[in-house]
Parts: sequence; structure tokens; C-alpha cells
Amino acid sequence: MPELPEVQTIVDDLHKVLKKKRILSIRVTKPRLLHNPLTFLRQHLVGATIRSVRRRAKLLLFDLSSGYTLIIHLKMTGQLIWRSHLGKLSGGGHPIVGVASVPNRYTHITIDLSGGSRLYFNDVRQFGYFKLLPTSALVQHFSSYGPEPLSVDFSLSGLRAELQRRRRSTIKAALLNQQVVAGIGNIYADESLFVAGLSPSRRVGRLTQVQAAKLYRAIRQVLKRAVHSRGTSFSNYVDGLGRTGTYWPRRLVYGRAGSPCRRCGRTIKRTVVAGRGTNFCPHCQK
DNA sequence: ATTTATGTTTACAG
DNA sequence: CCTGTAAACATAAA
Repeated sequence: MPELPEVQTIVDDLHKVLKKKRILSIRVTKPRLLHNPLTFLRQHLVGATIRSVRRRAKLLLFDLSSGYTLIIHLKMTGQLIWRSHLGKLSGGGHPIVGVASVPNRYTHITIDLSGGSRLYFNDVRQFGYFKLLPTSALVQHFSSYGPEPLSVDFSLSGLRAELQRRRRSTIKAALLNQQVVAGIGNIYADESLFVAGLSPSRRVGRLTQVQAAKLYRAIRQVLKRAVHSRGTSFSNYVDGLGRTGTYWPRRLVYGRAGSPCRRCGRTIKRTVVAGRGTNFCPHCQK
């Protein structure tokens, strides 16, 4: 559920509190969520120090002193909550209705850290996962992912090239395709398309050069603003303290079907494109 | 009480 | 190669 801005917010918050912490033990009640044997995980995790917490696409990366990197995907309903020995909270993820404390019935993995703090992985639908890889294997592991949209790796010419390969696809499907650009999900796909003035169901091949450039700029602008707002949320993200991001009240179309368009005042419509609920303004987006 | 929808990704069919 | 659909699982809303 969390997309790039939400994952970035969680990563930034967790990096502050987890950096230099040593992993003392790990407990798993749902082995299905691990992509490695538990013994292998323990072997390279326990005793290692967390060097840094980073993000690639929608995944969190924990670089360890053991030469391994722990990859965590929150998928739709995962959350990572850190709690200090005094009860201070950090991290975040999908909010769980009526459940504010950790651990709880959705806590599937617990990591004990030096200093008496703990990191809890909670996931209602259990789609999320933990995967441990040698740090040296990361480049290969992410070779099928497109560029980070907020880095210099993401260029207009590169986007054009990727779009060219998928000219029969709808623009929305292309934005959701992680091979085109990494980190965009349903919310920011809809928001970017509104800012670019493009209909979600439009075929990629029918984009003009000017429109592709508008889309490129829209993606970067929308994601930058969302990161600065600590994500969107309300229904898709809260931080460790239960606070939502502030992008939600600023959103332009996502979840606003039936409400007036902020630009033209006409009604925002909802359809299904690329198999996903899609919100757009038929008047402002062509 | 059923049915429908949910922010993700992958496997599979066409 | 490309695209659309279903499915992994659980819950809340309709």
C-alpha cells in the first residue's frame, strides 16, 4: 500500500533510530513471510549491526555489517513499527483499525535490538515479505526495476524510450509498471495523470512529445510534494505515532470521485483502468 | 448475510 | 514481447 513517498518517510524515520543498532534476535510466527530459511536469516542477521536504512522502489533496504542486506516489502497492508525501551514509537505503514499498540495480533516478526528497543513487522493481509541477500547481489536483484523517479537516473529521454516499447498500453498501466519507473502506485499514478492533463485510459502511442514531457514533469512534481508532506495517507499510511501524511487533503483526484474537480469544478469520475480503480476529471484530462 | 473493494506484485493465458 | 485477469490473504464497507 505504501508507495514511494510513504516508504521514503518510513525509511527516513527508521534510519534515525536504527542506525548503529545491533540485532540481538529475531522471532517469526509466520514463516511464510520469509523468503529465506529462518536459520539462514538468523545466521547473517543476529550479531550484525544495521549500517543504514534505504529505499529502492517501494522496498526498504537494511544494510548490515555482515555484508548482507535485508529487503522488506510492505505490499498492501504491512507496517514496520519501532519501539524504544521507554515506549517511544517510530516507523509506520498501513493503519490497522482499532489496533494502536505493538505487538498485536497482526505482529508476525519481531526483531530485538541493542539498547532494549524492538522492531515489529505487522501485516493484516500477509502479502509483505522479508528477504535477505548479499549486499553485492542487490544490483542484480533490482536490474528489472526502472529508475528512481526523483534521481538523476530518471530522464525524459529514458521515459520516452520505455514508453515507446509499450505504445499499445494505457498510460496508467505504464505508470504502474515498475520497469518503466519505480515506486509509483495507484494514488500517485492518478495524481500525476491529472497534473499532466492526460486521460488514464489513453494509449501511450498517442502521446505527443510535449505530453510526454508534461507527464515526466508531473511525476516528479507530485512525488516530490508527497515526500515533503510525509506521504498521503489516511487510509494507506500512518507513522509510528499514528499520524497521517499531509498529502491527503492536498490530493487532486484520488478518492475524490463524485466531488468537484479542483481545477474546473466539474465532477471527478471513477472507472477501472489496468484493473485498478481510477479517478480522473474527464474535462481536464484528455 | 453476502458481496465488493483494497494502497502490490506475480503467474498465467491469450 | 505485450496486456489483461486472477490470485496470494484478511478485513471493512456496502
